[in-house]
Order: sequence, then C-alpha cells, then structure tokens
Amino acid sequence: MLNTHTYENPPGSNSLSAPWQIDPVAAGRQCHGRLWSTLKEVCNLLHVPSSHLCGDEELLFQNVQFKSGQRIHAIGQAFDALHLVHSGFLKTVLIDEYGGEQVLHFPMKGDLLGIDGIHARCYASEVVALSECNLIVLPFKKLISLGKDHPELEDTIYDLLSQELVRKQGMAGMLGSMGAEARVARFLLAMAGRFEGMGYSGKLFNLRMTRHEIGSYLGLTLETVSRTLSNFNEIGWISVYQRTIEIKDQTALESLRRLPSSCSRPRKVVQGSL
Amino acid sequence: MLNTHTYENPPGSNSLSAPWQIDPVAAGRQCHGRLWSTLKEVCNLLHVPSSHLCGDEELLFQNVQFKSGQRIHAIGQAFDALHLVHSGFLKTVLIDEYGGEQVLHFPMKGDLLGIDGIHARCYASEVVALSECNLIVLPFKKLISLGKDHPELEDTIYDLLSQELVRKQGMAGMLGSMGAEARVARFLLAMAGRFEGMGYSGKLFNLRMTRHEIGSYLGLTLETVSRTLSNFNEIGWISVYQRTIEIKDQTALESLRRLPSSCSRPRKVVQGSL
DNA sequence: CGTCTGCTTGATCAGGGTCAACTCAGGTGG
DNA sequence: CCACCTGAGTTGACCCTGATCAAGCAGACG
Repeated sequence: MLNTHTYENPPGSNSLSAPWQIDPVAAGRQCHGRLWSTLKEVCNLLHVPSSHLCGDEELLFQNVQFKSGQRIHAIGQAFDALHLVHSGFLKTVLIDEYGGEQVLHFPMKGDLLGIDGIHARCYASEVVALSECNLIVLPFKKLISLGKDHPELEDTIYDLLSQELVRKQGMAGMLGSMGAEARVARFLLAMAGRFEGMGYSGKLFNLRMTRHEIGSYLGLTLETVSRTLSNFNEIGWISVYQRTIEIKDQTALESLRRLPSSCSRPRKVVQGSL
Repeated sequence: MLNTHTYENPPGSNSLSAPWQIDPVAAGRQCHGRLWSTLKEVCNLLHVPSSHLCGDEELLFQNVQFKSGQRIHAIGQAFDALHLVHSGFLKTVLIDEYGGEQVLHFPMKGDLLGIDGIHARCYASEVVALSECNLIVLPFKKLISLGKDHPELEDTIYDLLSQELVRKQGMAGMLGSMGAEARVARFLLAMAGRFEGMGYSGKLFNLRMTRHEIGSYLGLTLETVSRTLSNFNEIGWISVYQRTIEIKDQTALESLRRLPSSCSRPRKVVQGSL
C-alpha cells in the first residue's frame, strides 16, 4: 500500500548463517539477555518432566527476538525448525489466494510454532509477532534425534502434535455450530484460561490483537466482535476498556458456550465390537 | 501371536467393483477374510516407500471389520491404537455437551483414525462406520517402536500428524471465511480428488453420507446443502441423483473457491527474516 | 495540527437458518 | 401384493443473525 511503515528495522541486514536467525544487533544486542536456552528450559516450557535430564547441560538452543509486526516465517518458506514461544504474543495466519488473511491462532508462551511445516517441508501458515517476542529455535532434526535419547521428550512431541490437532478440531466444531455471542464468550474464556495458565490474572488481562484479528479468528467481522463485547459490557458480564478485558461473570459467559445449533439430535449408533 | 492367517487375497488385488464394498463373506465370518495385514501393506496404504522393509515379513497387524452404523470408538474411551482404513467409509464426529453432533471428517481408504487420542491417552472424537469397513489396528506403542527401526516410517508418522493438522487448519479457514456455495463446491471437489486418488472416477461418484452429515461437516444446514446442490444441478455444473454426483464443470466449481469474505485486505507486515 | 489506524455505533440488507409440507425409496408385516 | 411406516431429500415461505456500508471518535505519530 501507500504508507511508509513505522518499523525501520531493515530485514535484509543480517549476516548470520541460518535463515531463521535475525540480526542480534537489530534485535537489541541481547548478549547479556538470554540468547541461548538449555534443554531443561525447553522442557519446562513444554511441560515435560525434566527430571532425568542430565549430561546435556551444554546443549543449547538459540533464541531469536522479534519486534511487533515482524514476520517469523511465511507460507511456503522452507521448513527446518520449530519455534517455541519463550515470551511474547503472536498470530498465525493463513493467506487465501489473493490477499485475504485468516487468523488461525494466537500463540503465546509455551506454544510451538511451525508444526504445520513438517509435512511437505515448508510452512503452511504465516506467523507474525504481535509484541516483542523471544522465541527458541528448535531445529526439527535435532529435536527428533534428541527424542530418541529422551523418551519423555519424544512422547511430548507426539503429545503436542496431537494436542494441536484436538485444538483445531474443537475450533472447526465451534465455527460450524455456534453463534457470534457464544464464539466471543468462548474466546474470552479461552484467553482467560491461558493467561491464568501462565501465572497471570485470568480475570483482568490485556488482549494483544485487534478486533479485526479476533473477528478473523472467530469467523466474524470486527463490527460484530465490537458489538458483542459492548453487549457483554452493558449487561455486566465483562468490563471493556480498549483492549483491557475484565471478566466479571464467568459463569454467565460459560453458560453461553452452546448456541443456535440444532439441539438434541437423535443419535442412532450401534455399539461396535471389542 | 496367534495366527491362522489364510490370506488368499494379495494386498494389491482389489478386484471388487465399488470402493465401499468388501467381501460380504469375510465380513460375516472373519475367519476366512483378511484378518491380518503385513507391514508392507500398511506402508502401501500410508504411501511410505517400503523398499527397505525386509525381515519383517512375519510382522502382522490385526484387521477388524465394522458394519455400517457401528462405532469404532467413542469420545473419552481409552486410547491405545490407531486405525488405518483399509476399505470402507466412515465419519468422525464431535459430540458437544448434550447430544449435538458435529462431523469433523469423512475418513476413507488410507486415512488414519484416532490421532487425536495420543494426547491425553483417550479419544477426543467418535468414529462411526458409514459402510462396511475393514480397518487395520495399529497399536500406538508398537508403531512408535517400529518407527525407531524404520526412519522412513517414523518420518511418515510425523508427516501424517502434520498433514492432518494442515487439513484441519484449512477447514477452520474455510468455515471462517467462505459462503455456502463455496463450501459445497469445495466439498465436492475434495471428494472428487479423494476418489480419484483411490483410483476411482473423480467425475462420477457416490456420496456415502447424508445431507445432514454434509451440512454438519460444512457448518450448514441440510436444507442449504440440498438447495445448493440443486442449484449446481440446474446451472449444469453437476448432476445429482440422490447420493450420486457427477461433476460436469469442474472449472466452474473451482472458480467458486473464494467467496464473500472481505477481499484484498491491506497487509502491513515487516519481513522478519531472510 | 493533520493523518492514520483502531474502535464504536447506527442503519440497512441478504445469506442462510428455521419451520413446514410434500415426495420418494426402502423395509415390514398383514 | 399392497398398506403402512420411517427416514432421506427437496422445495417454499418467512425471519433473524450477522455482514455491509457509513459516520464519527479517540489515540498515536510525524
């Protein structure tokens, strides 16, 4: 488009070897910060019991920093590493033929990026930072071979893939069967749960994404999202101030979680063998 | 292992006329059907290059038969095995709190069932046979340990998980952004492609599921599905007779694949790497 | 101070959901 | 053989949710 973007940071100025690395100088010269993570740290983020890990203290994974608006990887780009979110907020989007973008997820601390690149060896979605981000680079090959030495880690990898599948499955179910209010309510509760899981308040938090992005994620327009939030605000279920959300009646929100789909379908299924 | 595998049908020789038919005798009395499959056969179904497989000729996987309407597994049921579709048609459904069922997928030959059970060790969806089915049971532990000896197999497992992820991802994208006609068109094309991939006609095929199930899968009502099909029929893009579909203008259907979402969104993204 | 982007709110409209009537095919039993 | 029933599918009429269009406001930034 016509305007000059605000981030002047020249993307092509890195001199490092691997394509996923960014210029440490551009990232803010984080040498005294955490540029490398141990396997133990990775395991903690992934919620793997790291009790048996010893002798690998020297094993390090590189960290990379991204600023808000920067793209971690694009669709079609060659895949060779996953990224584990150490801190920050992001969005993963799908770009349909000719421009329209569809938000798929809002990864945050502990989430794994790039899983969809394993198949076909190139990323199937695009990931963009919504805030300053610190990501840990996990070269896929390295991760797999590590898994062979650490069964819990290997189990966890399968777990994570399967879990992500379940999540997307639920997402598809929701998009197919729930109305706008229920979608927004679920979204708010999900966000609350994730913040709580990270140790922050699940009652009062700050959304990092625009209404437009929320709408895209939920299969709604930004206007509908805005209106629904205003609604919830008026009836006192939540309090909205810009991107700050306060959950004031969680029970009420939860009660919305199923909505205008045909309820009580007859189910006629013969129990199979075994 | 106990095996009296008579095994008169070589794996490749599907001589039956229709893809959903299996030997009725075998379905009735399992002793005379193919009760066991070799690793090679499994690899073929999964499209793994099975060139290096030798010495494992004795390794067998049990087959199980299901009749139309039977349930392969229920939500919450303990997970210990995946199922590979050898023949037949099925649906996987999500049951939301209190009965409403949401169709997630229509697995057929070569598809893997139960992936969502890896995480949490219990199935997250329910699978029901839509026709006579012949499934190969792949105990998960066994499969993983096999993967350690056969790198291509291990790669394939990761591949399949990732691929399934990409599929559900695209599904979510579609549900969030496309109109009814585009969804139905995509569905028809997808079915055509899958039939073609199995060696059957991609122009003339028979849907195994009801309008209601299609609607649930696409996030539409059965009436909308029916109307849309009638529409396509009237304008000559397809021909519909009950569940038999003939694709008469594939190009036209493909041209529908993006629909009333906001087109041409401005994209302001700073390239992070490269 | 002007512009731009994000957000809110209102007015209008249409895609598709809902309800209902009817047809058709298959199955069952007298 | 036919009467009857059931479930799938089609089609029409109506209406509601949420998309679209449009105007106005607030905060960020040059």
